[in-house]
Amino acid sequence: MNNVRVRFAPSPTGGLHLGGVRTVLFNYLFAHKHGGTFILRVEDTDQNRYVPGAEEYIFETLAWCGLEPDESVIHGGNFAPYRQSERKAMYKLYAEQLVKHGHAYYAFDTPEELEAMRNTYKTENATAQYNSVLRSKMRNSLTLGPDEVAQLLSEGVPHVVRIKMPDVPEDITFTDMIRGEVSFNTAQVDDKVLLKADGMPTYHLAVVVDDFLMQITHAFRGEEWLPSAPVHILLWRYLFGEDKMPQWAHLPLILKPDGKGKLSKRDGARFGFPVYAMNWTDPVTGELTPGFKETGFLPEAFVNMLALLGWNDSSGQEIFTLDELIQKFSIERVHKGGAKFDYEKAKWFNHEWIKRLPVSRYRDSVKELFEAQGITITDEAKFDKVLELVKDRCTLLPDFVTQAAFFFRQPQSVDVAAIKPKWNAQKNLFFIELISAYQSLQTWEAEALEKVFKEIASVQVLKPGELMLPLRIMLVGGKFGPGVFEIAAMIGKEEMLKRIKHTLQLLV
RNA sequence: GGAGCGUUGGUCAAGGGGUUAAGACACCUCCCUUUCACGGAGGAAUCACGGGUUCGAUUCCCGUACGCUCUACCA
Repeated sequence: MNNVRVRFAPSPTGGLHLGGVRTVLFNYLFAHKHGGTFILRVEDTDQNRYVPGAEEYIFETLAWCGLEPDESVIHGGNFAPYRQSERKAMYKLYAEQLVKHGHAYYAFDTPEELEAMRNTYKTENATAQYNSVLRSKMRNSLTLGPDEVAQLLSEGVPHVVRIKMPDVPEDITFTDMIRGEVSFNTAQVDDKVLLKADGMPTYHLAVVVDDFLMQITHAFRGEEWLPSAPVHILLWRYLFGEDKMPQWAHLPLILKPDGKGKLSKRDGARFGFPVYAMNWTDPVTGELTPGFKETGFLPEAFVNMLALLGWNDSSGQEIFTLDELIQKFSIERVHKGGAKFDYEKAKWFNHEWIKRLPVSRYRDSVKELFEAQGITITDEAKFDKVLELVKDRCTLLPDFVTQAAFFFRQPQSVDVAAIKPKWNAQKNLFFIELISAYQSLQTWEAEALEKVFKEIASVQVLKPGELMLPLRIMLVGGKFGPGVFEIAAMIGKEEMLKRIKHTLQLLV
């Protein structure tokens, strides 16, 4: 495939959610696999839904994911502008061309008139459509004589441009890269608005015009767009020729875990997991919607997880680097059916990536987390060693704090209850002996510490096993963490003895 | 209501005329480990239903059911 050009076209109305990032990913993978170009086009044609900051957020998200576009408002390119609001004038030209050729018409109906029409013509359950029969009852350039239309236009009466569905219904068929042949009958689709009263295009006109002008070769979008495909195909036919149309792929939806529809922003709060890629704060309400990044996901894991949501390479492999994905991805292997989002599986991906990436890859992020808890890291080398020691136990980045804070400060709380029931004078004596034995040790390493520990236990005829848990609780504060003597070696003599003494007091 | 799309274990899914119907997540049991993890071994499916086609259908065809999406001067 030559000169592959794909695009992701979000509207800047808020945070970017899972499904959006997955669409970005598939675009990115496809473009890179074929040596093509990945374009980011901002679909800001709805002035009422414009949200300040949303555009910046999208770019920050792509940067965090490592899915940088080749062309965009900030990356430049030969097809600027990449913001549709700045292309406003072009769309009008195409809309007028359609009217001139009889494929579209002016409609002067006011919102009130439209509502009245819908109310009178809607049936029991069916909503009324602005179609070949109803348009004859409305105020438009098809029903109104040419003079009257000219007059209204010159008076600047608000109007829209609507596409005119063919007079004789026909089947519109196209081949979707994922679903194969799909067809619709034009009798079923209504005369969509192409150009709004404010002169801005609707999505329908804008995608087609921009995909043509930007020479898009393959267009990926969510399955929710499938029903409007016939409108777009007709537009391609009328404007540029169907042969120039990009190949379409309608991606399966990402569904709610309980199977009731597509995953939405609100589901995050309902199920207790992030839905957006990064934290998003609504500039008006101040409402914060949590993101995967801040929840403690690694971009590698996030991207990997997204790729497997609806795609697989058939080998059973689940862990992929971005480069491997580029190499193995194929749009034909994307599923048709939607997938319920499984947060447990998402966490598993993160756990896997934490385990296999060198700690240097996420050390800085973890360090910030420590410092947010008031733990200052001064010894970088020790910090890396500690992270290495506990990484198997961490699923999300914040887990490092709970798993490793005790290496850098005394446990916040000591789970005395775990040892108290079996505590006795003999054990107490053991630890007092242990303190003095450790006190006089010249070297301080795990093996020696364990040896001394066991010697004293044997002299006192105590089972080491009954003493290990108490020691762990003393050092760690709870029943978790790496080998207890490794911990001891790491925290040092002074700190260790301090913690033993401290717990001994609590046990009195 | 209409149109479109979809339907393999709880979830993600491989497979696609003849298989013991892969694998992963989660869950349970066991092993390892004198903690918790990691690691290892086990454990679950009449492939939505009904008709065809066929020697044979989870796989092909047609229906049905169910689910989802769309049905805005939003994308």
